[in-house]
Amino acid sequence: MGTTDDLRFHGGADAYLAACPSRQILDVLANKWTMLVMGALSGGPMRFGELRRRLDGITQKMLTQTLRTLERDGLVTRTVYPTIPPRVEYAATELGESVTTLMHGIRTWSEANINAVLDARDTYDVRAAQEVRPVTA
Amino acid sequence: MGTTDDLRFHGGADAYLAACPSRQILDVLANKWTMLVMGALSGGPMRFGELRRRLDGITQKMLTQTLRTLERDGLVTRTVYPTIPPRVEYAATELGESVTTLMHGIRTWSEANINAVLDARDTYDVRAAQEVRPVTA
DNA sequence: CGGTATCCTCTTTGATACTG
DNA sequence: CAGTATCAAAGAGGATACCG
Repeated sequence: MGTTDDLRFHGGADAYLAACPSRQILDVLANKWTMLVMGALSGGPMRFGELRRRLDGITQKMLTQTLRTLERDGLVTRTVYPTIPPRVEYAATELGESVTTLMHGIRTWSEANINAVLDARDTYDVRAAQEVRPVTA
Repeated sequence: MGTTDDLRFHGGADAYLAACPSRQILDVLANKWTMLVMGALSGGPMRFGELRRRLDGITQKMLTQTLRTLERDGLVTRTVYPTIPPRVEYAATELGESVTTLMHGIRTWSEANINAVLDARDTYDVRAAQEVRPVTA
């Protein structure tokens, strides 16, 4: 029992190690479009076109690419209704639902603390400008 | 009261809009190195070299760049002790601490569910391979 | 409608060398 | 130790055209 060529982990995953597979899924989650797609799907299934309109600024290519990755990783399901024109619905899987909560937290934080961040940026930028040419008089 | 050229928000931030500044912070947070840096700093201040060793695979350039961004956005403080050789410590600000919790959740999820994701990938890849050449016999 | 395929650009990142 | 600067390589992403 216990072949050594089993790439699965049994309690030792560490995303801080470059070679650990958990780093791969972290890369998928730590992505702007992943955050927004999963957040959008938290409210229930959505069609391709609905998602594209909801995610302002996303291109068709990026949306398709993001959805394919999420489907492959088992976070969303893709259901095709062979009507004319075609109807394709995306939905979070059970595994994906547990992610949407985390994504929602990040997005909510961003929206809630944007002003504090913008203020910090102003302060930082003003300081940086002063250091280049300190007031000498 | 209330000049119209105030770029700050007062309750209407929406990261789904490309032009909304909250999208910018989302971009900063939705980043592999940001996740790991903030996670590392959740345990207290760390020196530059410590962070570099902790974040396996990061280059000096990327670590510096990530830390500068986080400092500018008010999530991290940078303290220089003018000794020889120099000693520089990074620590999460109060604002940053509220982020580390979220980052920790994402990283923990990645480590806990990596096996489920790897299984999903296997299934997906096998299906994709079969579709190209279905078993006809 | 919901894609795929191609080309092309622009940003991100890595590698390397040098500095207070 | 903790950076900065520079150049080259890589890859992400956008625009466009076409398909079932």
